[in-house]
Amino acid sequence: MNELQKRLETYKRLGLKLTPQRLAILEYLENTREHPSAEDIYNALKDRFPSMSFATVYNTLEVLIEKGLVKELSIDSSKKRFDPFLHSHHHFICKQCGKIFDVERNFDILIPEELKEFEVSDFQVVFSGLCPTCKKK
Amino acid sequence: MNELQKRLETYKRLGLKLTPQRLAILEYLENTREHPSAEDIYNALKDRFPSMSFATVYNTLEVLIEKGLVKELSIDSSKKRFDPFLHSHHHFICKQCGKIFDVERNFDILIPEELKEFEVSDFQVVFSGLCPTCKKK
DNA sequence: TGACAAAATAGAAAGTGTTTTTATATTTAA
DNA sequence: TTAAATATAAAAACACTTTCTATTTTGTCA
Ligand SMILES: [Mn+2]
Ligand SMILES: [Mn+2]
Ligand SMILES: [Zn+2]
Ligand SMILES: [Zn+2]
Repeated sequence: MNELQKRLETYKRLGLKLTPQRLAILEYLENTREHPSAEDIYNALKDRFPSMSFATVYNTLEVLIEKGLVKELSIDSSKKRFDPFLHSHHHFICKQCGKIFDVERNFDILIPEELKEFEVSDFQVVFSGLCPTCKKK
Repeated sequence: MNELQKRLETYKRLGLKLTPQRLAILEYLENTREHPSAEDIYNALKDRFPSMSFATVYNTLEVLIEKGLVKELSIDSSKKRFDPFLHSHHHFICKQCGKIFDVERNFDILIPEELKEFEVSDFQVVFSGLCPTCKKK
């Protein structure tokens, strides 16, 4: 089963209609580790879909998030970034260029005592500093 | 030395001009653990300064961040939140009500091997789930 | 296949939070 | 007290996101 067939399956399974725009958005997300913003996605696809609108990108992201296929990152305070990799992982953000990198290492963090009244469902470690490229300058 | 005098000192030391608006912003920040947004600050002060503008709030926050007296949090993707507590600490954000709580416990996280080409200057642990109030509902 | 209902699209407008601009006012140092 | 430097309010501009609506596309079923 090839990649396209998988995407077809994915949308069908979720009861979503198949549209070329949706398939392209999922394809783009699956093939990037760049944690793109909505605009990045729009720009990447506008050659193939010259009439594509931002509303479609945002709508599609909304349903993908709702269905749990994409996660929204709040690491960059200027805009939302999207991550199609659902496995537990963490991130590094470069203070200079803003790029976000995956950190795959697992951390054994035990829920601190002070949160015992809370219902903790998740945690994220966000490292920051300079990426290799910005470090050299 | 009282609180006001300390704030006077603080601004003087940084070479910033003393204005009632600035003093009030610093006072508000020093007395809250709510991680307020710019609008929260504005709302908290508009009774005392009915003519206060958003620009003043944003300008003041900008210089305070520049001078290292306040940290900007990127935990809430819908708006920036501000934290005047500079000591190393972490956070919990409630997925329901959006409130941000401090987590004072220290975590011994060693910089993972995969970041050895990076210059890591900081890390933040962000827990998420439900706060005690939202948990009960 | 063709017709229909439901859902998605493009494009524009509106909504939010943030930043910039400008004329005026205040602060500080001389 | 005066002058220069800086901060202010108010409005406009801006960037990102959401909403609206007319039109098109999709999936279903005859
Ligand atoms: Mn990731
Ligand atoms: Mn805090
Ligand atoms: Zn970088
Ligand atoms: Zn809550």
